[in-house]
Amino acid sequence: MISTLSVANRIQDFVRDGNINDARQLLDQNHKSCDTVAWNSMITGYITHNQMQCAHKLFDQMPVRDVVSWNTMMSGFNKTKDPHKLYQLFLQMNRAGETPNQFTFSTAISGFLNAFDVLVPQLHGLILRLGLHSNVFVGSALMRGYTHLADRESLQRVFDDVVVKDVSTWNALLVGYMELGLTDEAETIFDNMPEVNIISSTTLVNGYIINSKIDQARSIFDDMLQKNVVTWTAMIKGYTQYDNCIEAIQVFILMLKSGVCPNHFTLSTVLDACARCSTFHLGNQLHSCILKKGLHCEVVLLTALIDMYTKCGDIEAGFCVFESMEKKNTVSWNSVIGGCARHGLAKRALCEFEKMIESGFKPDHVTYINLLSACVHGGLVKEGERHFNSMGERYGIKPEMKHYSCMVDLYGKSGELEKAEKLVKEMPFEPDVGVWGALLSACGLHSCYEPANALENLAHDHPTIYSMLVKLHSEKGEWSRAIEMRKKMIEIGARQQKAGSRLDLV
DNA sequence: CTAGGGTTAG
Repeated sequence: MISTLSVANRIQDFVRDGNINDARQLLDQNHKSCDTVAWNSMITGYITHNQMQCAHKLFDQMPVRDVVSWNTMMSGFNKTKDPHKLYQLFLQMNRAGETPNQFTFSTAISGFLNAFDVLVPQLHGLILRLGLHSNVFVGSALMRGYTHLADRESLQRVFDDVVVKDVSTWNALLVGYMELGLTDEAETIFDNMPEVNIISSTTLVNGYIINSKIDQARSIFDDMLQKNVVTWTAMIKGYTQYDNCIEAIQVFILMLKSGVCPNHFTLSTVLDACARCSTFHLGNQLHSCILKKGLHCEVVLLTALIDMYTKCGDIEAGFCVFESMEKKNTVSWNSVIGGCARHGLAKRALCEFEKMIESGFKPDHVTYINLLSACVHGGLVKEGERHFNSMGERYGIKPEMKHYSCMVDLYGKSGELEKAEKLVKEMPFEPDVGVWGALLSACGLHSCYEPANALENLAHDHPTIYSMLVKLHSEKGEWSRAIEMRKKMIEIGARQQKAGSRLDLV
């Protein structure tokens, strides 16, 4: 006869060794005599091996649930990023009369972020009542919550309430201040921390980046004695984000020289840099790197790869990567449809869209921007119109400014200027540069000046609009007005956008 | 047996 304690222990041993089936068999054999710890261990086993359904089923079947059972299940839904299921479980737990503990709150709060941010103050109230506010885990979860809510005072108060702070508590405060845009305060906090680690410094670097202070980020970055893959990736991303892709790639090369190995986060970022400055050579080499490292299952990474290929001119390679993907998501589909649009393959874009729907993916607003811009390139007015009109009722996607400017462009390029103008008048927002630009370029294309005249006083601060007006006036032979426009452009320091083509960097 | 910081794509 085996004691129940040893059943729990043996289940844990099996789980540690990855023998999940043996663990289950043991549980089933001792079904009647098992204690809750054994059941909980089995649930933990399923969760660590990414078998959430099995875990849930077992949770429903177990005879007695304790607070650990609930917490474990909640941590599973946290791991699978399922805030709604997590919330339901939290409610169920309370209904079942189980009192939440510090584990419950730290898991629940972090799982609720982005979905139920508004619950944070209420949970905080509950935490105070249960006297759990001095726990470090609960504290950092709450701090992240208040950061999301942009509530600086509560952030600080929660921090103060954590009596015995550790480095993570301080780091959470750093993140908070940085995300609230308080870079000076964050720097002061950093300087006064009793202990810092690589995460603290990386938080500082990233904080300066998200606050558009790239040079300060670089200065901290350069002073760091130890940098890991996260630090390097943050810096590369910073340069990429502000369109200094050459520097981004150079930092990447420094990273390789320093001996730190890039991961899928790094590679996605560098591919984005390659895409933005058409650095095909490096992008292509990174593809080999991905295959060698066995990263071909990373959806985000492969999507970045598709985007790089299509933006560097190799649409076929883009298709090839896309077809090879075992798992896809909406973004992957969008990027292939966008690739078709850029390459003028309008029919193919429509076709990929149909396939996307057939495969059960839900389009979003980007899908429609890409689809409509494909229609613009292919002059497919009817199809564009059809999709523009149906996106709301079929998928609940409200047309945004970008969709309107695509439609204006579509009508404009195919000579239907009245329809274009009508749409501009009817649209539910104040038209932006994109929309006016599309209309003006249509005027230029079809030598139609009527709508253009009305746009003259809207040209302020928009170099594109100025240059288009100059072009239109010149075409019409109205030289004095063209010159006047040029003068204005010089006055406000507007320059024509520089065109660029491929750059070979490495 | 259960919990927390910094990095990725359209």
